[in-house]
Amino acid sequence: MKISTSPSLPEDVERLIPLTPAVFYVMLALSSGPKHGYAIMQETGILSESSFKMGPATLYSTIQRLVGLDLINEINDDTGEDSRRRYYELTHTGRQLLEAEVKRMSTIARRAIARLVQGPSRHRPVTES
Amino acid sequence: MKISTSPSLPEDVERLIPLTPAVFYVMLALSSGPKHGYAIMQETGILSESSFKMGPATLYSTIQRLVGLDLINEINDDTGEDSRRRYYELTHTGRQLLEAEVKRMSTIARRAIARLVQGPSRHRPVTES
DNA sequence: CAGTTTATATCATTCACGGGTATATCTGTT
DNA sequence: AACAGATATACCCGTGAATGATATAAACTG
Repeated sequence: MKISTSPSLPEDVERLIPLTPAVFYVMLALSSGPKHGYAIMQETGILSESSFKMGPATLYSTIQRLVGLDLINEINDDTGEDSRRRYYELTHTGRQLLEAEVKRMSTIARRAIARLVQGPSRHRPVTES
Repeated sequence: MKISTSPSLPEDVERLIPLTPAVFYVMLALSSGPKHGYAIMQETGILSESSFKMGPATLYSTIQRLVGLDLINEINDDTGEDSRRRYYELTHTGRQLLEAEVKRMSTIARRAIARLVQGPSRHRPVTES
């Protein structure tokens, strides 16, 4: 049975799940609206509570890859801001992918907690809730 | 429900967070009790709802690494079972690490959902500077 | 005992990631 | 205007986790 409520993702995109930390945090940073690279890097530090620190190399290579995969777009809202800044936004597919990944994380975290509170002794196979 | 009050993991272990998918799923499979490699591989497929398929190469190289990091132990409960099987269990540190990672996932998933339901429209940065 | 499944092992390759560094542009101060 | 320092992007290159493919052998099935 299908769990996903969102429309099905292209197969090659779905294969990215589980997302790598760099990909996940970049997309999550963009989920609240367009941002430029440096802002993404900063927000990632905040969102992860410093458990994931991303340097420039990882940041920009990840951005390139995501653009190539059509998961994020570069946009040019030249509102006279800092001309160095290059802004990015999630594409529709990108948002869907992020949603799917968050669902996976949510589900697996819930299950993991159930297992962990129970202690290591129970040998019971996993049955669906 | 609180899982653990005292994370206080060794610094080199804490750096493993976020865990790679292979490491995470291997440890999660072991969280319900000792298992041999093949069983870990099978349970991973179930736990991830096939979103993560682990081949033998990934499985056994990951196991080796985790043993070296003292996150899992090989145990020999020679209960006259299949003599090929090599059983592994989480160490105390391993369990702590898994708990910490699950907490991280839980927290970030909750935050992500909050952002996603709100939609991309909020063009305003996060209380910047 | 043949044939299949179970179980572990290893090689060679790929590719994401990260440290470090370079370069360009903006902002604030005097 | 000149300078310092922060902001912002770019890229080289090494490392190592992950993977596909393949090999080997022990255990069951009939």
